[in-house]
Amino acid sequence: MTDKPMVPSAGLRRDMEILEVLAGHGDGRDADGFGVSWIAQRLGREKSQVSRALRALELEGMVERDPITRRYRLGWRLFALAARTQHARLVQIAAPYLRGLATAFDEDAYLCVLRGNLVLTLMSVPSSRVYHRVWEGISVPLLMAAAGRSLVADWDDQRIRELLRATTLPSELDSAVSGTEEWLADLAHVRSCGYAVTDVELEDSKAGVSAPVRDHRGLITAAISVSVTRTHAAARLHEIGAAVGEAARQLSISLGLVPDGRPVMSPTQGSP
Amino acid sequence: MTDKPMVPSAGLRRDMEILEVLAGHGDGRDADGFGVSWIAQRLGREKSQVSRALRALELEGMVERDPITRRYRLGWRLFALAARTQHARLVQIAAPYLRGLATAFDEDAYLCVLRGNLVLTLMSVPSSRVYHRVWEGISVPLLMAAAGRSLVADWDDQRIRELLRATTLPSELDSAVSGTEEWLADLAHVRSCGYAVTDVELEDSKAGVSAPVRDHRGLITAAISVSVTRTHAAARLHEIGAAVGEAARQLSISLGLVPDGRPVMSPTQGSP
DNA sequence: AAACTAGGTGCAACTAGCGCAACAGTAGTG
DNA sequence: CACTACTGTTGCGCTAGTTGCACCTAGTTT
Repeated sequence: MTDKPMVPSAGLRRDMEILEVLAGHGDGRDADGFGVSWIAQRLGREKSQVSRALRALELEGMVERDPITRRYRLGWRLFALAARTQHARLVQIAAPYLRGLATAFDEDAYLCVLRGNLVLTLMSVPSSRVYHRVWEGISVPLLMAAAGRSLVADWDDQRIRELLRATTLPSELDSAVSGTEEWLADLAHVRSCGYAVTDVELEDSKAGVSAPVRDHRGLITAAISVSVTRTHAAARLHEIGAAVGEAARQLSISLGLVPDGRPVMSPTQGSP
Repeated sequence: MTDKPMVPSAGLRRDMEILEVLAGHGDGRDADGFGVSWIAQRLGREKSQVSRALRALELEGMVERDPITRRYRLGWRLFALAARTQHARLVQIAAPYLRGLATAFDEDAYLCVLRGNLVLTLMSVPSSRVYHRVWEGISVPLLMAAAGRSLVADWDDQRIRELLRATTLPSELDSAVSGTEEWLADLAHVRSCGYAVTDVELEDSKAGVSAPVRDHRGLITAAISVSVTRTHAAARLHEIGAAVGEAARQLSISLGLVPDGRPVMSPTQGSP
């Protein structure tokens, strides 16, 4: 009845909730950390509990405390661990490609991975635009991300249909997402041309292009995407698309993909 | 008996030990993760314990498991937490260093990041001078900023040449920018000495020094710069430069950079 | 001064997690 | 194939660690 704790995650979940609060929303002016009471209230937990948990986390270096304001923020240990993630390795290798795209077109460039049905942005290289929403570490629904089409390019139609059927979107964005058949056509375009073009999905950009990044086994592990805000001219979209596709292809090679070796599938593909 | 548990870190310490093992002991070929028994033996703990802990950690996304090899490695959540926070954290931790520099030399101190081909000032700490130009939130061309040289110190010569070729400057400032070879020499100076010296570029200061700030991955994410208005004596420039370099180095360590360790790859990394 | 608030502590009750041992998969070696 | 040698998961009694309340301490406001 009362579930036996199949998973011994009692304090762990609490600690993760705390870390999640300390990470803030990324966008917000969370500025200089958070106090014990604020966190406790936000989590609906006891102050004492949070206080002790934070001290333990501090002892481990997962959080650190400003000696004067006595507020907590994420600590060096977490960053050190994050740097050892395979994602960090990927970002490291991808960085020059993203920089190249961002400066070449003066648009924001992103590196994204698939996590469940969400798209997690690993890295964003801003253009010179004044406003730049920081997406790093943020997950958005697959259908709303420019990188979405590229990340699922290898899925079979069956699975795509399920995904499209299962996903419910905020109603105001519903019209922005194209129909099922269009999606399938878009995926075919990715497979043949190596890049995807997306119109009107993300909130702060009107369009975007993306391309899949493959690892040494030929599996899609990430996607590069570039937002396109300045012009809607189809020509420009496809010009950038081709560049993104080429960057993704070269990045894949850097990851160990044999240049011309056939992945699992995808019938026609003349290497550019 | 053993001291009362002032700190309730029971499972936390175990989890941290596990994460630390998964992070690999720095050396290379841990590659594709570790198995339960191996970790348990290495920690001197029960297999069962480690197994359950890992499942809990996986549920939280702190670790992830390769579906075929069934080995664990660090997970996306760590990366996401760090990525969302690193910007705010940079500003927070940098503040005292900037204040220290500003008061030590009574000059304006700045924290800058690279955005596209522009240098964006995130924070400025004024000296005691009456007139202080507020640069926060302002972007200036890379070539005109004192921090510019530091921010691109890791780029290879190829890209630097492209940058210098591509940038067109207001004609009246053209003479202020040194030639290509001088730029490359300046970058070599940054790499060897840890700070850059810039003459006559920004509008309201005659000279400036700057130094690159590296994050936990060893990548340059920001630069500290200090304007030098009071004297042109080269000796003073280099005195301040050394201080700025040292501040940037300590800031980098505060951000999680391992003091002497090699980032990931030292030599010229193959990339566009 | 009192009256806040934020953060930390002591302690008894209780529950979560430890460790042992048994179990279930997978893989070699002859 | 049974034989051994693994690695990873699970059941369960017992104990250690966490919980939540009430109570402090210290700083800030009225």
